[in-house]
Formats: sequence, structure tokens, C-alpha cells
Amino acid sequence: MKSTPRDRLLEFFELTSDELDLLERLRGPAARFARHAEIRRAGDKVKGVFLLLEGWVLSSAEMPGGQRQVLKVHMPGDMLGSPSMVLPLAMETLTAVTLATIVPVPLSAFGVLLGQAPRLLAALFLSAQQERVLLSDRLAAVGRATAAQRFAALLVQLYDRLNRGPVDPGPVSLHLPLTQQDLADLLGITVVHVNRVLKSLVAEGLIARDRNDYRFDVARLRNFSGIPRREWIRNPSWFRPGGY
Amino acid sequence: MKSTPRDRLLEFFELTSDELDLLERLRGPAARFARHAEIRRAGDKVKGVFLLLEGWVLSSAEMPGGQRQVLKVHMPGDMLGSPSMVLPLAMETLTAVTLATIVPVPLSAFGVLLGQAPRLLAALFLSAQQERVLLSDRLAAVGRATAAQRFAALLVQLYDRLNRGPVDPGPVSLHLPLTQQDLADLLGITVVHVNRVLKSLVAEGLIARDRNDYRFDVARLRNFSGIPRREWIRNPSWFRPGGY
DNA sequence: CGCTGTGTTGACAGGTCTCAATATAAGTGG
DNA sequence: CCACTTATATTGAGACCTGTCAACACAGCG
Repeated sequence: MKSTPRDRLLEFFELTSDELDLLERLRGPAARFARHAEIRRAGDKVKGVFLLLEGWVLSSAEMPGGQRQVLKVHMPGDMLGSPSMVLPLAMETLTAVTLATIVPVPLSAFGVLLGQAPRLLAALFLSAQQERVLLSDRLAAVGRATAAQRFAALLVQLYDRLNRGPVDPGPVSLHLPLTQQDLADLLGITVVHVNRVLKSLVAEGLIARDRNDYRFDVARLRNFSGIPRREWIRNPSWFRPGGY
Repeated sequence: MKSTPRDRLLEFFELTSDELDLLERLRGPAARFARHAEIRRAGDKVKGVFLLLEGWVLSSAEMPGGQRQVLKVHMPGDMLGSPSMVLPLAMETLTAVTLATIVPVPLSAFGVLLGQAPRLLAALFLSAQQERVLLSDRLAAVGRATAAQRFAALLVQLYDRLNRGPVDPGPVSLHLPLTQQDLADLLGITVVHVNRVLKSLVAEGLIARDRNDYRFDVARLRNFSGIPRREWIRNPSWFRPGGY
């Protein structure tokens, strides 16, 4: 039961099959990218957005010193590169972390979408607001939490995206196809320090780790991270896209 | 020539006067908030969004230890609290930093807006993407830059919002109605450290300061900060909201 | 005038980074 | 399948940035 772009658009309210079909028709041909391949670089001219069908992708900003800050871990169903839609030159580099299947959506096609399917546009609008919430949580963690708490927050956030249950379960396991360098760029710390933080979290019993497989108690780790659980609205009564 | 909500919505393309009038009609009565007054607290039930007509407002997330991370400095014309639109409980606390005039927009009214004016919705969608870009730049600065660079980035970003010229001017001056505690919560550092950083930036000649008035060379400070200048699209050819 | 918020400074502790070396896993070409 | 190369992980020592605690200066306000 993997997530698709449809699922992501249906996050907040239902859409008709006509609306969803429109999205399908606008798709370009799917392309595959190997691990570590760059789908688009920051600074490239913006030609469109991308739908992620399979695999994980990182979007990151690059600093002058060659450092990078990973902005988001994208999973199947995500729309990639949408913030750069308002820019002539892309702000984020998109890098595959696993073998990834991607469908480019040219800006012209996206314009049609926005013009012809107001309810779809509304879904995209709410989705953009959701992304702002997630980014804000990341900013709060990076700005005001210790490295260990940031890692805890990351683990929990990734878990939340993969399992959207109504309540926190007990111990769970999670496989991350990310290198410690990826984690460092995600958390805003050094590779060396990532390693030390992992060791200390294991020592304190907050997580268990075998390679890239992590086991932890969601509620306990979330509490440790300091980032609250986010509940999302669903079919809000105030929302009537498409008129009465 | 102060900015209004109209200006913000017109950032990316033109709107008809009918569309803008719709927005005006949905406004509730304006309210005023004194310096340091809280307009809404994180955790409050989300009842709507707010339009900022006058003054500056901070939106911030709060951490368990009582710490806070300021997410954005809002200026006249901004829509406040929109990320929380997808949440039952607000994620950000909104605090006036100057005497502020604010118009609440209930969610029901906002729903009407989204349903009846697809072009307005499109403008809001692009605006949300723009906010994602700005938030991402902040995350990159907080995650991968020194405290001095973060402050430089903040100064330049605030300048950019107040003066949107096509090219970086030479020396400019800027008054910030923010306490050093505000700056600390914005940059993810301590008040004490803010003070030290300011002193060192002055010592190196990158900024001049008199109280809350700062003078600096925009291009030089931007270069020091490591955050690139963002150019925004305007009337993109691909964008045809409302159909053909 | 005294209170309170804000700014400033110093000494010290702690978290994180840098540099550097080694270990382990993964990938490649023969 | 092995030998080699490369990527990734791990560990240590010391420097640096930033935080903590505490004291004092200064400004705004009643």
C-alpha cells in the first residue's frame, strides 16, 4: 500500500475522478534515477515540477562553502520542486537517495491544471500549507533543540509520514536509506557528530540500531524530541472549493 | 507607500477589482494589538486567519523548555496564521512587536473565497510557495551558518521585504523594532550571544548600529550571509488561472 | 524617583566542529 | 569469485563556537 500523488491530494478532502484523471493526463513520461543521481540542481532554470512515484528523494539548499542543508525527505506521492514554481531559477537540488521513479510535469501543464480544476488547486493550496507546518517544525528543531533531540524529531516525523495512525504505538522499527552524511545535512550538524549522537541515544536506550534500521518507542521519542504530534484536518466544514 | 494585503496578492499576477472586492467584503472588523500582545497562542483552536494591516508581528513556535523559535517576521500586507489552516489546533503563536492593526478572517469566509474566486485562490497558492522558499532559506541559514551569518541573512531578508528593487543598492539603513531576545529567537541563539555577535559585526565593519537602527551595505552583507538574492517570477506565461 | 524591561560584559562550562586516523561495508573490474 | 577501490562508519584529541550564570548599566515608564 504505497502512497501515490492521488493520496497526497486527497489528504484534506475528496476529489472527483474527473479531477484526478486530469492530473494523470498531464503527466510526462516517467524517468528513473539511480541512487545519488541529481534530478535537478539549485540554480537550474525552472521548467516544471515533478511527481515522485517510487523511492526517496532529498531536496536541499546549498551554501557557498559547499555545505548543504536538506530541506525535506520526499516519499512516494510527493510533488517535488513546487516551491521553485515562483522562481526563475530553482532554489533546491533534488537528489535521489534510492532508485527513484519520477514524472516531470511541465509548467505549462501545471498552468492548465490550476486553470481548469479549482478543486485540485484548492487541494494543492492546502498541501502547501501543510508543507509550511512541517518546515516550521524542522526549523524549530534545528534552531532550538540539541542534536540528539533533532535526530529524535526526524525519526518520529519520518515515521509519521509512513504510518498515519490516530495514536502513537509502542516500539516500532524503521529503515532509513540515508547515510550519516545525509542525516547530518538534515539536522544541521556534522557527520562525526551524527555518529556520536547515535551512540549516545543508543546508550541511553532511546533507540536501538542495526545499520540503517532503527527501533524506538514513538511516544517516548516524540516526547524527548520536544516536537508535538500534528493532527491534520480532514473534510473541513468551512471548505467548499468549487462553490455551492 | 505601505504594503497591503492587495499588494501581496498581486505579487505574481494581476487580479480584477471584483476579485479584490470579494476579499474586502469578507473582512471582519479590524482590531488593534499593543506591543507584546498575543493575537493568538499556539494550541488555540483555529478559527481563521488574520490580515495584518499595520505594524509588525512575529509568528513563533514554542518548545517544551519554554524556548521559542520565531518562524517569520510579518509586515503589513501579510496573511497571518495560514499554515494552521490545515490544523485543528494552531501551531504558531502570533505576537505583536509594534502596535498592530489586524483583520480576522473566519474560516467560513475563507472557504467562500476559495470557492468563488479561483484566481484569488491561485494567488494564495503561489504566495504559499513563496513562503516555503523564505522558510527554506531561514532553515538553511539556521542549520548551516554561523550566528553572525544568520544575523546578516536576517537583516538582508528584512531589507528585501521592505525594498524590492531590481538590484542591490549600496549602504542603507534599517530600523528594527525587535529586542535582542526577539533576534535570538529568530536566529536560534541566545540573547547573550546576539549581543556578542552584534559587537563583532560592528568591529569588522560589516554593519553600523545605533540602538535598533542598522546601517550596512546590502550586497556585501548578503554575500557574507551566504544566502543568495531571490528573484520572483511575475506574470508567468504558463499561468492562466480561470481558464482560457 | 524607583521599577522593570532591555542591553552589556565577564568567567566558565558544554556542545559541536575540525583534523586525522582506522575500520567496515559496498561496489567494480578482472 | 577475488582483489582492489571507493564510500561509509567509527573513534580520539584538541580548538572553537555558543550556552549558562551572574552581575551591572541603561532606558522607558508610571
